[in-house]
Amino acid sequence: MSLPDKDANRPLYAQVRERLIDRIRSGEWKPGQLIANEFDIAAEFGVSQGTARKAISDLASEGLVVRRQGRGTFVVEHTPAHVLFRFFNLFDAEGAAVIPDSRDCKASLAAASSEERSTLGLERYAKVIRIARTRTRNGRPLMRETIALPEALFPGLAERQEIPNTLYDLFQKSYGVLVTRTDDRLCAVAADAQTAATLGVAPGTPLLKIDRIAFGLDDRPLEWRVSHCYLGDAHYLARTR
Amino acid sequence: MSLPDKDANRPLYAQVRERLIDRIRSGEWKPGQLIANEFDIAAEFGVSQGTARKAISDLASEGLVVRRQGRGTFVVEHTPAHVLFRFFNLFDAEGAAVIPDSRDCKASLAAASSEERSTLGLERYAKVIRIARTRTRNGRPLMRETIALPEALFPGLAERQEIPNTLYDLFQKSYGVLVTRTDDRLCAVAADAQTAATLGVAPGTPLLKIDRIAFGLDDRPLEWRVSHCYLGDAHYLARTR
DNA sequence: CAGTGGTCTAGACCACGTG
DNA sequence: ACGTGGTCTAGACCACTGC
Repeated sequence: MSLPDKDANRPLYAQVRERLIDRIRSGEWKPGQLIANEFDIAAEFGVSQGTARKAISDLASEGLVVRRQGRGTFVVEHTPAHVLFRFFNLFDAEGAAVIPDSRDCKASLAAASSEERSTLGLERYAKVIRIARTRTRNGRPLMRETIALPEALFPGLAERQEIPNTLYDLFQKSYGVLVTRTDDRLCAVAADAQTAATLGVAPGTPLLKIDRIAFGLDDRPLEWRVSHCYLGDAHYLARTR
Repeated sequence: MSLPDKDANRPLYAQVRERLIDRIRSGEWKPGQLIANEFDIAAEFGVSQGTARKAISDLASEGLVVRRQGRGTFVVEHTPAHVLFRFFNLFDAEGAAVIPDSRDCKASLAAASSEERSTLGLERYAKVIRIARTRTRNGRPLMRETIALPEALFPGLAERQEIPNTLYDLFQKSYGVLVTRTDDRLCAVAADAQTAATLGVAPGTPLLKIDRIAFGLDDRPLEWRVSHCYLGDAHYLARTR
């Protein structure tokens, strides 16, 4: 196999990179799996090992694969621990990660609202799966979360008996959907009556609202998640660079 | 000139990279300045152009230099616009950057509190410059900000008549200090009486508190900044790649 | 036009993990 | 011992910029 001539003006390493992404997206290379080595990829596409190396290195810096010297290159896997490390940004006063549990999790299927359609980039009449849950820390309510997912991407998810704590792990293992990046919009809001009751605080208590959109391999929205958090001594950490 | 033999076991490109950082830190290469090209750097350190290239590319991906094809490689410059783009994370409902002004800016010199010492990594009896200011958007108060800076890094700053709006620009232009990354800790708090009065809101109004530590080239803290924001329809955007 | 960074090659050897 | 990724070299040509 070799590269098509059509993209002749684009760098070879970029073309190789996209072909490798296709393999991950199609499931030919599954999460956690060892992929072909640099020399085999180079030979297959008819480029030098250095060019194949750059393609793979770019994927590694994008977080799609993990390179391990002496062992090989592996498709990134969303183990619960990995998700927590990568996309979970809550830490306590000592700087330790806050790891929440889930409670009272409910899922349902519904026609997407106009807001859901525009946020998730859906067509009219598209359906969404809505999940609402309370997340706890040491048994105390930490946040109230509502999640909207395109039904087309996650068929049958609403009917599952058990919704796991680490959703991104489920997305990948059961639906082959990889979360590659997230945009979190943060602001402070006053707790409304219902949220206050759920979290066990007085109405009007300041809460951190996290409005997240998660994106997949093709950079299209996969999930819209709104969390209202009563953090106590914890905080959300945003690192720039 | 060539590399010392002592670091013989560390990669050449890493050694070259650090020597280049030294030049930026020492002021030999100033912000905005064109640095030597790949071939000259390679010749100077006795490595191949590819190795010099990797050292420079690493600096570029760290954001310390900017490469411009056909022109050369330049040390990053903290123009007001650049700082706003890079370290300012507030956006309005339409996704446009919120650009605040400063008002009622006051600076003073004081002995560092124990909290300031531990946050900024200072010795006992070290002095800090404290800055307090109100930041506005379209003439309305947006946030109240208090800033602590090690006096050793910014001598005489407290005595300046004018404190500019974009501090990181001043740090670099007047003190040769480059901010390379920031850690923001975010939480929601209720406005106390004084902050509420300053921001023109009712006491108890939920505010977004941003507790930031800014780091320099050597990864040591340069600034501790705490902002209390009444954002209105705006939000803080945190992107996770 | 000359000079820069960007891409690409075809080799070489090293460091690491596993059998 | 073997295969992997990691480093390094010495060349080549292309694309862009400014004079």
